[in-house]
Amino acid sequence: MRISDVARHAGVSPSTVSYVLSGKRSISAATRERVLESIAVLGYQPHAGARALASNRSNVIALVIPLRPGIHVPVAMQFAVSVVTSARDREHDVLLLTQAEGEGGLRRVAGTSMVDGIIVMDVEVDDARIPALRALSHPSVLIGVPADTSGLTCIDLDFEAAGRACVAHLAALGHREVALIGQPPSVYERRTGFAERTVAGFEAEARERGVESAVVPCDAGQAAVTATVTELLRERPRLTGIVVHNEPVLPTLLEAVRGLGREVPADLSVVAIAPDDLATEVSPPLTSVSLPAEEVGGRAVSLLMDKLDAIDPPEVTLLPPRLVPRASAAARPALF
Amino acid sequence: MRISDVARHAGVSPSTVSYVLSGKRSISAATRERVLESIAVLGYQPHAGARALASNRSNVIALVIPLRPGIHVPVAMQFAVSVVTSARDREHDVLLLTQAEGEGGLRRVAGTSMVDGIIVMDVEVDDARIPALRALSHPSVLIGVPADTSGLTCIDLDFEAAGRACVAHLAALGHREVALIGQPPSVYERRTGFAERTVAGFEAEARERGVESAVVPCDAGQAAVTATVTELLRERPRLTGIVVHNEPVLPTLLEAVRGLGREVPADLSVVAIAPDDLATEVSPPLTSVSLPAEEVGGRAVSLLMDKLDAIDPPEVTLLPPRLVPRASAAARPALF
DNA sequence: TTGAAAGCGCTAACAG
DNA sequence: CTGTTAGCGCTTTCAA
Repeated sequence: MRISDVARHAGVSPSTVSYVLSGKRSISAATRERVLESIAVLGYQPHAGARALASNRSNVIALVIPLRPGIHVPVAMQFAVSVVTSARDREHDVLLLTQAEGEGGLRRVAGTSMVDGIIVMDVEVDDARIPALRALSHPSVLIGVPADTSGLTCIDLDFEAAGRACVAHLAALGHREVALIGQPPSVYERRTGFAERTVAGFEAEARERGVESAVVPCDAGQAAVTATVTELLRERPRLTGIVVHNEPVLPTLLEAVRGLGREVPADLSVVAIAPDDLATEVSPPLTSVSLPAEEVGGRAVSLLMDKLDAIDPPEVTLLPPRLVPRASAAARPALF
Repeated sequence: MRISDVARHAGVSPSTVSYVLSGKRSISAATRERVLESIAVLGYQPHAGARALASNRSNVIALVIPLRPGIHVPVAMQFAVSVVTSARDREHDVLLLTQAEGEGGLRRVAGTSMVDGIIVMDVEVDDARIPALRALSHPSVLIGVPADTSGLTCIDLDFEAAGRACVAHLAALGHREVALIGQPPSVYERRTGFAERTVAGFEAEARERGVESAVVPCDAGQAAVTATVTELLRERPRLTGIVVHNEPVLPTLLEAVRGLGREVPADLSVVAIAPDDLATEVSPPLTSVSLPAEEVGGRAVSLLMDKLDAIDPPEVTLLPPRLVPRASAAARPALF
């Protein structure tokens, strides 16, 4: 079943069928009807490889998913799924690459023309893959922001503004001493962009507002969380506000705080940076800056498509944070 | 940069270069050396589309990942990653399909020759995609086992045997009344194979051994888990053994049991069916039947490659469960 | 508005 | 052991 079969059946030339399919030139309504009818009747499906060979476009994009220690898999999957969904909306498929393949993988899929472009998640401040990406003739989009963005296209939540927004919210509620419970240490060690930027925003805003602040990384797992919180509250008796930038520990953290005899938000206010579903799933529902994974994934695809259409987008797109007040942050308790 | 450039550089014909690359006919060591040298010097990478067109093989397989309510994303990702890794080991790439695309997606990627074969995860007992899969001329492998496996290739852990092994282990420790804390209700409602099979094995073994048994589905989330456990222990005061087939509730469940004043394993023995990392991550480390996601993913790829090589594998491959005793299951307390 | 025909870059049958 | 060559099925220029 080839394009020439369809052409014969519709009584037109193969090129006409091709043009009906691609819309790259105008076709009379009558002809188009006839061709589409034949396609439907015959169940014609064009051969992807032949298409790729002739048009120099595979209609596939590569997505590099993170598999590192410390990443929260469900959140990573939200990004991945929104990339796949958005790509499909634009007639593209998604080839899955793991980080294990490294830069070689990028060169391979681009070099063999398997894909038209690449989306990379979980970008580090000084990411080893960036030189390879820059050297590629294929367009790419980073989810995350490295130190040097020149010549790149990056999209992410504005984590610095998010960190600031959390402190600002707590400060407005009267809190004078706050802490950031951050990502696992390994995430900072490899200098993941979003984690650093949150810390930077958190600290800057606290400094500017004259609020006492501390930053503590935190591993997942109940023992680690309990230890971190216990230590934090012991060392900082006047602490009344916590910002949490660590999805998996959210439930455990609330548990641990309660275990120490503190009520949220009566004794301790908590603000999270997390996807909405995670923030609302716990009790009490958390005041949070939402992590719009779906929008970021969708925008990443849009940016890549723009580049494929030779539109060149800004180097860095940062989505403004939206802080949604819920039940976990309140005015500073009078006792303090 | 094409194959003819390499051929010219090496002083051979294009077909010789092709054969060096594919190994499909013997080449003198000298020629091979020369060709490989030229490939390296020129940095030649064959065009995937051209290859697919000429050889009728894309060297890509499709993987359909589950995105349904109740699935535990990290475990699903373990499968996905092992599929990608194994596929890469065999010179194949992986195209990611979401369940949202449904059967149409399967027909599309197969019909356009984008992929050579398909792996489907999270198979239901009476899965809507199976007719489409059967109708396809492309080979496929299911991770999971539907009701009618004729003409299909399925791979999974033997969940029925796993359910049996858990009961057998508890019975051997003297327990006389046990319960299965299962997957969320939605998973049973859509009749997911692995969940049903575990229940069947659990109940059959209990019946055969004259052990009292109960099965309770359980949603994730602390409230649901606590409610489930509280109710279970209240209604069954003589219950001394629990089998848990629900990854995300593991930590919360142990917490809840403790909250009710019961010690694990002194008062209550717990056996899990879960990946090893999840079973060992909690306290106490859980006696468990391991869910070998990596092996299942790898085997799925092997089976698919066999089919691509016209070797036809058995319809159903069930990996035997391995129960590893750890600290969470002990002899039935004397009081009961 | 449509058709004819020349490739796209590779593989594999055929020939030697 | 190696070369020649005819496609694979589509897109897109060129021509009408």
